[in-house]
Amino acid sequence: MNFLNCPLFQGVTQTEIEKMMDCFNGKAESFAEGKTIISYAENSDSIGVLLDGVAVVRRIGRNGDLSVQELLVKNGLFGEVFCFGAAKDTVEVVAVEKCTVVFIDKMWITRPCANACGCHLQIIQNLYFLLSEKVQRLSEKVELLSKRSIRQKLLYFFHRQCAQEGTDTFLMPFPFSSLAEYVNADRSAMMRELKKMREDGLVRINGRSVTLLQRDREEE
Amino acid sequence: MNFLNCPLFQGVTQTEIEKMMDCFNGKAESFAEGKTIISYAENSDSIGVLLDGVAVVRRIGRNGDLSVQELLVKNGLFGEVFCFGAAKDTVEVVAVEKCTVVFIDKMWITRPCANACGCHLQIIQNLYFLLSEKVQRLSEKVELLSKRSIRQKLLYFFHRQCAQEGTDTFLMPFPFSSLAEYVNADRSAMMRELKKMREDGLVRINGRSVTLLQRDREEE
DNA sequence: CTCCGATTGTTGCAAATGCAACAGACCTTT
DNA sequence: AAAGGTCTGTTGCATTTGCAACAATCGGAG
Repeated sequence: MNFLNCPLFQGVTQTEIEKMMDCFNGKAESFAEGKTIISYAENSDSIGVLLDGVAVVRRIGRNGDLSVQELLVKNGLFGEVFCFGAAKDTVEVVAVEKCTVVFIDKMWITRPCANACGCHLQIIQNLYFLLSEKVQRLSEKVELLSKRSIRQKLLYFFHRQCAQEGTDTFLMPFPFSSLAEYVNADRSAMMRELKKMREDGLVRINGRSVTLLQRDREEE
Repeated sequence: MNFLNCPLFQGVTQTEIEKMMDCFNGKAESFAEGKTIISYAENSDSIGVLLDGVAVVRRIGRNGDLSVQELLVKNGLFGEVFCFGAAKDTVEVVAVEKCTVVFIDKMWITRPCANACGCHLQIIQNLYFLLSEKVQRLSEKVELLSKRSIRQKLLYFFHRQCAQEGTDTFLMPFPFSSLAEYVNADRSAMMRELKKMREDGLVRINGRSVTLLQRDREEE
C-alpha cells in the first residue's frame, strides 16, 4: 500500500504511516462493485481513505430522494464531513468498481494516541486543510449557480479559469458538454448563448481554447 | 467578555478560556462601522471570533467583482476557511456596525501551546465540527440550486423543512420574499409557481404555515 | 479506409422565468 | 385616524431557457 500520494497523509513518511496503522488498527478492506462501503446515519464513527478503485458518495433523504454528492477516486477521502457534523439524512459510500479502503476511527483523530505519534497532529492539520478546500470549492459553486443567466454563469466560469492561469486564455479542462452540466444548463441552450457571446465580441473560442476579450465590466 | 455562547468554545469553561487568552495573547479589539477587520490575501495568519456587532465576509475577485459570502453576527467565527486553504482571491471581513473581535493566531491552533492547555484539543475539535457543518450547509444549497425549475427548488426546500420538523407542516422561518432570494428566483415568478402548486394540490399555505400534501413522488 | 461513438453546432417551438407595475393586507408610528 | 413601510398576491409581456431533433466534425478501432 502506497500512501504517499494521499492528501490526508501529506508530510508524513511512508514508514511513519505504516507504523501508525497499528494505532488505529487500520487494515485494508476490499469491496466488490456495488457494495456499500459505509453508511453514515447516526452512528458515524470513522472516516476512510479510498486506496484504490472508484466510489460515489450519495445522500438519501428521508423521502427516499437520492443524489450523488461526490465522486471518489484513488486516494480520495470520505466521511470527513459526516463523521462529526451530525448529518440530517443518511449518506452512503458505494463502490462503483472494486475498491480497497482503509478506515480510521474517529476516536483516533480526536485524541492523541497511546503511542503518541508525532505525525498525529500533522494529519489533523491535513484534515482541516482538506475541509477548508472543500468549503472553498462549494462556495465557488454556489456563487456560480447563483448567477441568473447562462451568460453570467459562463462568464463567471471563464473569468475564474483565466484568473487561475493568469492569462486571458485558457484550455477547457473538460468537453463543453460537461461544462453544461457544471453550470446546470441545457447543453444546446448553452451553445446558443456561447454563440451569442462570440457574436457580441465577449469571447473567442478555438476548439477547447477560450479567450476572454476585455471590454466587459459590470455583470452584477 | 462572555465566551460561553460561542460555538468555537463549546465545552470549555469561561475560566479556562480566559486563562487560554494568554496563550494566543488574545485581546479584544474594536472596529468602527465600515472598517476592515481583516483581509485574507496570501498572508492569512489568524482566525477570529466576533464577540459583538455585525460584519460581512466578502470576496473580491481579481477582476474586481465583489460578492458577499457570509453575514456574521455575535459569536460568529471567521477566517477558519481562508486561514489554511490558500484562497485564490482576496477575502475581507468588514464591520457593518461597531464590532468587537478577538483574533487567534493560526500557529496556536496547529501546535500544542507551551502551557499545554487541556482544552486545546477541544477547540480544534470544535473548529473541525464547525467546518463540517459549513460544508453540509453549502452542499445542501448546491443541491437546491441545481434543481432545474422553481417548483423543484421549492419542493426541495419544503421537504427539507418538513424533514427537520418531523411533520408534514412547518412554519416559514423568513418571509416569502426572502425565500425567493434563497432559491435564487424572481419573487413574482416564485409566487406564480406557488399558486400553481397550490392548484395542483401539492401544498397548502396558510400565512407562513406550509403543509406538504403527500401524493407526489419522482421529481427527479 | 470505414464504421462507430462522442463531441460540437444548429434550429423551431413550447414552456418557464424575469421584469415591471400595480393593488390589497397588515403593522407600526405619528 | 392617517401615513408610511413591508409583505403578499397578481398580471401582461418580452426574453431566456429547456426540449427534441438533427447535421457536421473528429478520433479511434477494426
